[in-house]
Amino acid sequence: MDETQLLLGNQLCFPVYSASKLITKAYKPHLDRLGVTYPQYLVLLVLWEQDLQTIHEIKQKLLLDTNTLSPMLKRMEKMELLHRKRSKTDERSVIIMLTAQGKNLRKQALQIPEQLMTSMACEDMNQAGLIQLRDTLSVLIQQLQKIVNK
Amino acid sequence: MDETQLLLGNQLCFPVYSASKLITKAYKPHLDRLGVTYPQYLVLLVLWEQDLQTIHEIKQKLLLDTNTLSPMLKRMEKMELLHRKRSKTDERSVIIMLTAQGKNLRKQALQIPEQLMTSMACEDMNQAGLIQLRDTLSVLIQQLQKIVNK
DNA sequence: TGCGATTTTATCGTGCACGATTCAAATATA
DNA sequence: TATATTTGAATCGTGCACGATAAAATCGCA
Repeated sequence: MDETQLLLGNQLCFPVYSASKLITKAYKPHLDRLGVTYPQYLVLLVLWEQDLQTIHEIKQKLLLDTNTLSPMLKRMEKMELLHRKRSKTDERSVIIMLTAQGKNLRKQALQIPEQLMTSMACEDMNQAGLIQLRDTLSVLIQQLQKIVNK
Repeated sequence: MDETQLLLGNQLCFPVYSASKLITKAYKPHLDRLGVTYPQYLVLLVLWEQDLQTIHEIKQKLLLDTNTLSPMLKRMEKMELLHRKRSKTDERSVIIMLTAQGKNLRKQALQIPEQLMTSMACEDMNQAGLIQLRDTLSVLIQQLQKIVNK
């Protein structure tokens, strides 16, 4: 048995875990100006792309469960970013719809991705490298989803 | 302004965030056998590598703050995985020391990294690709730490 | 030596994550 | 039609994350 397998520096899980937390932290000053948290920002990205989606659809796209989304969407409703209403055709489903305020935040958010990409790039990692990293992670995610059989 | 910047599929942040959650989920069945959570496993990795470290040292290595580590280490003390004692030379510092049980868990953990690497690899992403991904993320983390000026 | 600044840890409050459970609506099946 | 199964949300409990604050010990420097 290879004893070096357990060294922190040899793990893949730790860089992914740390990078995720650090990216969230890097987003924070930008998202503070919008008054939303990072997971709330992800919900807005999904709704800006297409308004009027069920909780189930949002859940599929963000890989989040309803026990996370339900309370979060209620907080966002209280913040008057969105409305929640039962579907007419299927009373089980709840449809999420942006308010005018929720739609307006999009304008303020437009510059965030570019600012982040710029600040994350450096001499050892240009923007092309970041995009390649994104695509590499997407491949990993596909494989991980098979493992955890969602 | 490029309107496609806000599409979920164009973000780097989302794949990192999802990959992190999915990796944690992929570890769960293995860590359940050890009776620890994923962040607790990270603490054990650090302590297996070198026993008798202060909370400050663990904090530096895992990029976690004391408001996360303090309660977590107390839970792990209650689980009898480790002891906490004040440093003789600096009464501010708390030194963390593994119990026999905490040390013994290492044997059960030895095979976890290899099992995970095997299950994460696939035809579109071999183990060499995973290692390269790890190193790419490490570069990104260096840059992110500068941004969030820890 | 004395005292302000820094370091180290702990605590509090809020917001995710997520396993487990519950419930109602819709669908499948006998 | 009646019953069983599935589906979509919500709720509960536990454990992170983390900003803000506090408290004690140490350090730096006049």
